[in-house]
Amino acid sequence: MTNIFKGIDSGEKRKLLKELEANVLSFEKNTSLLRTVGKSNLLGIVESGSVQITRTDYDGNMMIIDDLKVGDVFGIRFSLLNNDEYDIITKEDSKFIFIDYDFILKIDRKKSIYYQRFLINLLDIMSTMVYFQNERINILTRKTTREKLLEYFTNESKKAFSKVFYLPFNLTELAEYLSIDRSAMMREIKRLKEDKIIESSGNKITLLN
Amino acid sequence: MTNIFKGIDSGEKRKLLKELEANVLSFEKNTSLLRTVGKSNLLGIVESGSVQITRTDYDGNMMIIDDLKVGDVFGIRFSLLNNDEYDIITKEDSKFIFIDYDFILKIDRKKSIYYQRFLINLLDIMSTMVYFQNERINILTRKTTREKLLEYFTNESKKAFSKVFYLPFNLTELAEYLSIDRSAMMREIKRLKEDKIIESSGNKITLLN
DNA sequence: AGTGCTTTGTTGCATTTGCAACTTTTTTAA
DNA sequence: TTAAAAAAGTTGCAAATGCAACAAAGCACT
Repeated sequence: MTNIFKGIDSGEKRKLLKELEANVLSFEKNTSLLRTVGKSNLLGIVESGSVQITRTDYDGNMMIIDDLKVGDVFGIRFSLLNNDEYDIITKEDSKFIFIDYDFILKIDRKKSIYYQRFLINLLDIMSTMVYFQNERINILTRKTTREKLLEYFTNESKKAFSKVFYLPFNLTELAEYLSIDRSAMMREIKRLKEDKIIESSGNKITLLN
Repeated sequence: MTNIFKGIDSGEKRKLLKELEANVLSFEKNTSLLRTVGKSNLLGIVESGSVQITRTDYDGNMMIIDDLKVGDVFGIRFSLLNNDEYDIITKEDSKFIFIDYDFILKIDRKKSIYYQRFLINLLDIMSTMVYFQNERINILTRKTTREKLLEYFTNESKKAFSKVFYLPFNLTELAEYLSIDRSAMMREIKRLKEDKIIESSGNKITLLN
């Protein structure tokens, strides 16, 4: 994923942030950013450290939805933060830049060339997000576990330009990504192997035919 | 949704499109744009007419995924067009603007103020897309029909600032949006009424409690 | 090498779901 | 206004799924 300050050196970055009236805030490890970002229209950027987007369901089970690293963006327009179950929590001491999203969209002739660069980087990040979200929706809208798995495997196979590819995460995480029960997923993977549709060992998958 | 040319008058629009090396193409009713957009990195904009994004599954059942109107954008980065099952088909004689997406991202000091306006509009469109996609993913990742319905209803209720609200589409379309079987959805809606969790008649829904 | 923690793999079972096949109601268009 | 098409509403049933509760394997840390 593109870093939002790609192509902008630190001196220019400082000027740009001033122009955008950005705020830089630091948070200790294990702090919730929800009160800061909340239902505001702020764009948050991870400047140092890292955060996790979490979801705690009504039974109290907490799961990690996303891991954000330096340069990643978050906020109500980009993450799932407008839902009570979601939270955003620092994993370590971290620093963030906050910019009013409406302010970004307010055009001003005096903005520097770096503003344009910033816009383009943000656009690139957003279109990548849209792309991956579309991909996931295309999988989640499949009715059966088998269809979800096969759609996912086919996508990965295409990306790898090969019938053989490696899962980018473990099987527990795969079940979460596909939003299916892990044991039901294991059962279906076994069936796919029995039916000679795939081969698998560890995180190596081979699509047959 | 923001029109991509918002704030740009037709004279300036022409200049901008020239700068962006845009192509304007017309297509007759019921024509597939897949060969034109295909796996390219083109950004398509509906200039006149309308198109539908469709999905035909392996059993041959065709369904409409999205309806695009004048000013809407499409392309591999924004729609589901990188999957064989999806197609994009004109509903009437239509005209489109195609711009190389990489070209949009290539910065050039000579670009006019309208280029910036265009970028901002595009950014606004994309962030809206991300927002709605997040919302849908948040629903689709629920395990049961009941949870999906309640999550959806809660969202709509919040948007309407009221326990009473109207579905923006019919029940058949709602089932498609939630990606659940229509009859199973009807059954669950009936149960939600029996359990006094909702009231409903037609497309009017009331959340109780 | 041993301890605890995470991940993988498995199974039985109750429940939920999708599917097919209807009828009834509503909407649309001739 | 009436015929046709679309949407809503129902139901039985087989199949798929989630859940709980395990055991086994892998890994990480001392």
